[in-house]
Amino acid sequence: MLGLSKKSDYALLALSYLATNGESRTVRTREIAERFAIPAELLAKVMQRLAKMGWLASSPGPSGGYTLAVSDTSITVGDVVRAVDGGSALTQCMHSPEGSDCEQWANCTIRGPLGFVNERVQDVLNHIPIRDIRERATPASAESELVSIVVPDHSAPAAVRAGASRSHNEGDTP
Amino acid sequence: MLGLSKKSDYALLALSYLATNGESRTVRTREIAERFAIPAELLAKVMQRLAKMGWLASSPGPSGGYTLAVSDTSITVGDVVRAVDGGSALTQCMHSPEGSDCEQWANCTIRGPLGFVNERVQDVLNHIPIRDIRERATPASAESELVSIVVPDHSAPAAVRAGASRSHNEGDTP
DNA sequence: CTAATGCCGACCAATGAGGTCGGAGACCTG
DNA sequence: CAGGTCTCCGACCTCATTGGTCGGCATTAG
Repeated sequence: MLGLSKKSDYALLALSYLATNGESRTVRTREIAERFAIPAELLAKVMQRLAKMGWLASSPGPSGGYTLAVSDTSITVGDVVRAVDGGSALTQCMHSPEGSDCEQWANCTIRGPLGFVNERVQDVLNHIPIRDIRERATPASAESELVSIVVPDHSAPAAVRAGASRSHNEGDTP
Repeated sequence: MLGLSKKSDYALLALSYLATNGESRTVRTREIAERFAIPAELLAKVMQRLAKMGWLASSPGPSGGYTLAVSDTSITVGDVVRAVDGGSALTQCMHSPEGSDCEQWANCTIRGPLGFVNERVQDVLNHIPIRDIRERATPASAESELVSIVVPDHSAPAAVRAGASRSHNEGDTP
């Protein structure tokens, strides 16, 4: 289907919400859930994983909640999707180093041609920091702000960005 | 999960195979299936849809098979995914004009911020023609191969070699 | 005619996504 | 100090979508 999963959606939503409305206060999961009308329990699970990643600081008890623990420019939607959805490679066997779990590595003719497509998509996702995902009423035509990526216009499919800069910033909390 | 479905994979594989090895001969489904070690029946189903899209010409009977009916630069992986996978919008309610079928339109906060991410991904996919998906033996660092597309017979200076100059001029195949 | 191919529909199975439940620790109140 | 309540936490469950299969029919070359 080629789409972000609900979990990724919620994670992105929550992170951007924290980046915007959670300046220096703890935000409860339920607040976010009600704000976006999404199931609170599922969001809770997502929040846990984000906290485990070191991106959120959690504090239990009443008046507890979550706080953004990192800069909103230091993590990208690629990071989030990868963390929440568990590996966002197009074909699963893409991330393993030598095909350790995929013994079809030799026969896997798919790896080559489709890996190229994968890299393009990953590239885009790795270049959108969560800061760029702000709540916006206007759905389209907001191109002006967030041109951090280099996608050309609609009819000239030239060189999307030759470098394929795989910037896996796998490091965690700064 | 953010990945192409198997069907899309197979479609892309088959199309690129036809673009490369099917110059002016009919290629049987089984040939492609065996080449890539994928289930023939499923590939057959995919091929039928591609044919119905007008991208493949089919001929039944012995010595029958498929032929690429369009230029390999005229369809993109976005087109293919959209056709085979059936609508590749992140959230389904994205394409409807005013949320006619999705009555959550008001609450749908996903539409705004996440639609932006969607558009970026779509953009990338819409800018990769199937010509760019060639079979490559070397998994990484095969950038140099990609350029082999339009290399003019003038002995190009060595400066041309690397990177990014993926030009899609080229008109149409008769 | 026969065989090989595409064509079409229905059918089955399993993976994984989406959603839910009961617990453990920490703040607040009396 | 003790109980209650609110929060996070982790395991569990269900079910829809996807991947895959099967059988039968139409068509055409030899």
